[in-house]
This record gives sequence, structure tokens and C-alpha cells, in this order.
Amino acid sequence: MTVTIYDVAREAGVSMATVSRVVNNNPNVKPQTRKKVFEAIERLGYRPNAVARGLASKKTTTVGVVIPDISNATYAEVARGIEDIANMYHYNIILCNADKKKEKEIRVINTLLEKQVDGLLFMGGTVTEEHIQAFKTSSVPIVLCATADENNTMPAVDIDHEKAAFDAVQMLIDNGHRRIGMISGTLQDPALGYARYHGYKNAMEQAGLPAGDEWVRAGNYRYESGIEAMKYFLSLKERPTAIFSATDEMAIGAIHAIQDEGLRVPDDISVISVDNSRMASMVRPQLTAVAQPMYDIGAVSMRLLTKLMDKESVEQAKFTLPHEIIQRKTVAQLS
Amino acid sequence: MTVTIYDVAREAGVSMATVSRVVNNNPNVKPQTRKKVFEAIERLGYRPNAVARGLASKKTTTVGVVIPDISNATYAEVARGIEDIANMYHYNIILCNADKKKEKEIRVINTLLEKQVDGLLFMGGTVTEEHIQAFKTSSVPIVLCATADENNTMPAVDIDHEKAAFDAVQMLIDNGHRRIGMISGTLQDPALGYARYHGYKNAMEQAGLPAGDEWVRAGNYRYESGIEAMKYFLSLKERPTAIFSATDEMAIGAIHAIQDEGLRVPDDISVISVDNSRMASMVRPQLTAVAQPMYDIGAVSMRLLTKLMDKESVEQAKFTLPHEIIQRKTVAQLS
DNA sequence: CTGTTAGCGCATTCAG
DNA sequence: CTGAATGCGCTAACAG
Repeated sequence: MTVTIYDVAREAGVSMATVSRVVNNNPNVKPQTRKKVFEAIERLGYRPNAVARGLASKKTTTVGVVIPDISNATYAEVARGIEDIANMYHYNIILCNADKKKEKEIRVINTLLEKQVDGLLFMGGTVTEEHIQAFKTSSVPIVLCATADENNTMPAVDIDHEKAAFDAVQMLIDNGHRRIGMISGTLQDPALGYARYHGYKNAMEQAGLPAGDEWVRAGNYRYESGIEAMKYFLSLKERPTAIFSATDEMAIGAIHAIQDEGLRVPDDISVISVDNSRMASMVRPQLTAVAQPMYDIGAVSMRLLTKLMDKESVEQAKFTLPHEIIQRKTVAQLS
Repeated sequence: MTVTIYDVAREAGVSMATVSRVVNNNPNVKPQTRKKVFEAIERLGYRPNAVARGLASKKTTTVGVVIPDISNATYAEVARGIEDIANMYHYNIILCNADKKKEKEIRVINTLLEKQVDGLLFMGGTVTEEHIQAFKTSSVPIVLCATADENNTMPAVDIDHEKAAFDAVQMLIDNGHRRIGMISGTLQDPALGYARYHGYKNAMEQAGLPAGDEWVRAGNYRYESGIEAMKYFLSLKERPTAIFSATDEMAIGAIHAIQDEGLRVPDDISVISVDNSRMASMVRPQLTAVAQPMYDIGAVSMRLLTKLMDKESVEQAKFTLPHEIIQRKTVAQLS
């Protein structure tokens, strides 16, 4: 039925070891016998069995990737970065959505490890003690990707979410704004919710500006929740002159809510957000936002993983990629 | 170092066959010895080696997925549908981006097959004769997903792209429009470019309306190209009263170009597109579009694949999922 | 440069 | 209900 390395050996009149050598590009084979073997392979339509190879060599050339949700544009971008670099180093990736649910995350980590991946990239919600325990049972390297590690004990690559938020708010302050509202994510979410909220809070307090609960409205990252949150701010007697949104999508909702009220962005109210997704330049006016290098986060973390898998000594196991404010049209200077 | 089934057997005082049985939930094991084995597994921290299992059983419980680009929202949606169903049937997926490049597609198909996937889901550009040849060498089932198969010889699930375009244009016609421009994709792309163009052309000709080259402008699916294409239509002495766009993103570009010209959507010019991505409801006015059930395409194709892998007889191997027009605010009736 | 020999860790007959 | 034996297809020493 299936043609094996043994069949090729017989067909070519050599030993299976020799066939293995030519298949694996081992230079120690006479060109002529190499040719014979290739011909036999061709004739038989031989295809190496990577599973058998994996069992014998203890390497599968595949890495596991646990991701919150591949249909989320931000993570999909990271995934693309991962896959491009993986490909470059001849790895394939097994992709598992885990929706930031601890149980699901732990479960897929284990099945990935059972599948003998050569390494693991973890992208999730909070990294709990249980996660660490699961990681500890691994004999292959694991790197955290776009997710925070409280105890700072694992190799990781991420951006500084709190600083990103801080910088965005600081820019608003530098432009003369003093009443600045925030549309946050869920505060339970460490990176997107909590860290960004803290960045906002720090920037405000450091400038001696008010940042009490009445200035923060939690959304669920989606457009509609941005509209809802903005409606609240619009209903205040003392409206904010600027809004800091934890995501582009909510920011766009806010912009539309403002416009629906007959007000103008940025003339009446400024808006800034974090993400800089493709949508940021697809609204009118175009959205000013803090850009997160998601593709790079994926690429760098995969590159780091390859080094770890190769047992190269890495000087640094913690990378914080720089963010950047992309100035477009939604922030005005207050006179 | 690594603990094997044999270690567990010794620890539990049984044979490895028995351990294998309990690990695989074989009922033919006395509860008491089952318990002993589980304890030994726990004590040793045994983790089954899926690669060895794969070699012995000739099943890897993983399927290969070749996809154009995971960072494209449309395909990411399909991928999520695939993974959800895969998960449900206890499969994992190996994800490979192939960018609709034939060489890359053929290459990943082969490496996926080498990895002994139990099945393959193919999502790509044109399915050429070379693709078919590669598919033929497979001993595992393959289903086409969201991609056309000229020769109609493979199991496949997709929508009727041409009909979707036809329906969109027909709706414009039904609303009294007679001068309808199209912003198309690249005509080399069979599904997104060519098929949608044909749908437009058929609808127009069937209604005795003009659909010559001056009424069609090719974009590259992106926002900016939608703006460019629309500028052309706006420059015409006899402007179209409606635009059919091959994608949401270009449609949004068109809307903004129209608004920048001081015109209004849909009062002056109507716009309809195909996709119904999340952005469709994030523009003002909200975009009327033909919805494609991308998640379902992924889910259905994966489900079909599981049946094929189980050697169930499937009554039907060709699925065309229904599309639907989501009426929002960008199409006006001409009086 | 090439062949021989052992496993890799497990599922799977086949006996008992 | 359980154990012994065999082999899945390949890599990796080790000889020669």
C-alpha cells in the first residue's frame, strides 16, 4: 500500500540507511548512488513519513500555538507573524483557540505537549499558577507571546500596555485637555483592560487631573459598546473634551456617537485609542491611535522560540517591543 | 528521562497492553486495575506520546488546513469555523498560509501529507491541474473550502459567488438604478474577482443595461483602491447612480470618496457590496451588503471532512451555502 | 562512502 | 479481563 523507505532501498539496490541519507541531504553519499535513489523515489512516488521520523529523531518540526481567538484581527496578525517566521525555519504550527479560558488553555497546552511539539507559543489571558504548573511539565521551550507574566519567570515578548496607554493620555494632556474620559475594556483582562486603565490613571494623576470612576466607562471592546459609553459621557453636565479608548473599535463607536449628537471630532471632542488596526484609517476623520506591532510580536516570539529550541544561549528572554503614536485627525489642540 | 507506557506498566504491576487499554478507554479492564493504572500514571506524571501512537495506529487526529492568509478577516473567520468543529471531533489543525501562490500551495500540501494528517482542508486561489495531481497522491480525504473547483471533481463547500454578485446588482436594478458601476477585484482571482464580475455583467445584460469596460474599475480589495476607483466614477460626465463593490473595504472607500465630493450616500449615489464584514455596520451610513457565511463554510467543510475521514458514506460532496442581502442604509430607491 | 543493527513509544493481534 | 509478541517507518550510532 504505502511505500516506505525500505521499498525505495530495494528498488534502488541500496540500504535504507542510504536512502535516509539522501532524503535528509546528508553529504556523505556518492552522487551516483544519490541519483539512483532519487530515481527510485520518483518511480515509487515515495513520501517520507514525518510521524515515523518524529518518533525516531524526537523532533517533529512543529510548534504549538495557543491563541485566544484567530478570528480576532489583532491576534490573527500575531499569528501571521508567527507562521511566517516558523515557515522560514521549516516549522509548521498547530493552532488552538482557547478564548482566554483557563481550563481550555491548560487542556490545549497538554494536548500540544502530547503531540510532541518542539516548542510552544502561548498567547492567552492571565497566566496563573496553574499555567505555570502546566508549563513546568514541559520538556520543550515555551514563550509567552503578547501576554503578561506576573511572576516574570518565563521568556516573553509583548509591548508595555500600561506605558502605551500612558503615552496616549499624556498626548491628550500635552494638547491642553484636562477633562479626559476613558472607555476601558473589562478590568479583569490584565493586558487590555487593567493595564490600559492604569496607564490612564497614572497619567491623569501625575498631571493632577481627575480620573475617578465617573471618568471611566467599561466596554466590551466592540463598536456598540463604544457608542454606549460615549452616550454616557455626552450626557454629563461637564463633558470631557477628549476620550481615550482602549480599542479602535470602541473609539469608532465613540466618534459616531459624538457625530450623531451633532458634535464634531476633533473640534468638539478629541479621540485617541490603542490598536491602530486597519479600521483606524477607514473612518472619517481618521483615527489617531497608539500602534501596537502585533505582527512583530509574533515574529519576534517565534524567532526567540527557534533559538530556544536550538538550545542557543539567548542573552535576553524578555522583550518589550516599542509602541508608537500614529497621529491622524482625531486629536485637537485646546487653545 | 521521559516516562513511557512501559514505566507505567511496571509501576502499576501490569502489562503495557493494559496501560494502553486504560489510556484509550477500552472497557475491557477491571475497575480495580484501571484504578491502579491511573494512580501510577498520576504518580509518574505520564503523558502519552501522540507521535508514537500515530505511528502505531496510523491516525494522528490532526488535519491540515491550507489557507490564503490568516490575517485576512474573511479567512480568519473560516478558520475559526474549522477549528471549532475540529475541536468538537477531537482533531487539531496544522495551519499553513499559502497566499494563493500555486507553488507554495503545492509545497504545503505535500508537507502536510508527509506529516500524516488524517485529512486536508484546502482554501486557495485557482485549483489547477497541478493541484489535482497533488491531491491525487493523497491517501486521506481532502475537501475544498471556500474555493472553486473548475472540474467539479472534489468534495467542496462554498457559496455561489456569481449569484451573490448577481443578486446584489439585481437589487440595485429593482430599486430603479440603471447606471451602475462596479468596483471589482483582480479579474485573475476566480472567486472574488472573476465570478463577481460575471454576476454583475449578467445582471446588467439581462436587464438590458450597459456594463462595458467604462463601468468597471478594478481595485485590489483595499480601502484606498475603493477611493481611487470611485474618483474615476465621480469624474464621469454621466455618473453612476449606484456602485456595486466586490468587497466591503472598497465600498467604504467609495463611500468616503463620494462624501468627500460633497455628495451623499445613498441620496446621490447608492452603494452595495459583498462580504458583510464587521466593518459594514461601523460606517456611516451603515453599509448594505451581501453576507457570506464564512464561519459556516469553515464549519460545514470540517464536518464534511470528519465524515469522509470516518469513511461514512456521504450523500452529497458539494455544498453551496446560501448568501443573503443585509439591508442597511446605503441603497436608495430611485424615484 | 555504505550497510547492519537497534530502538523510538505505542496499538494491536493473538493467546490464555 | 490480561499479557506477550510484533511491527508501524524511520534515524542513529557503529562498523566496515
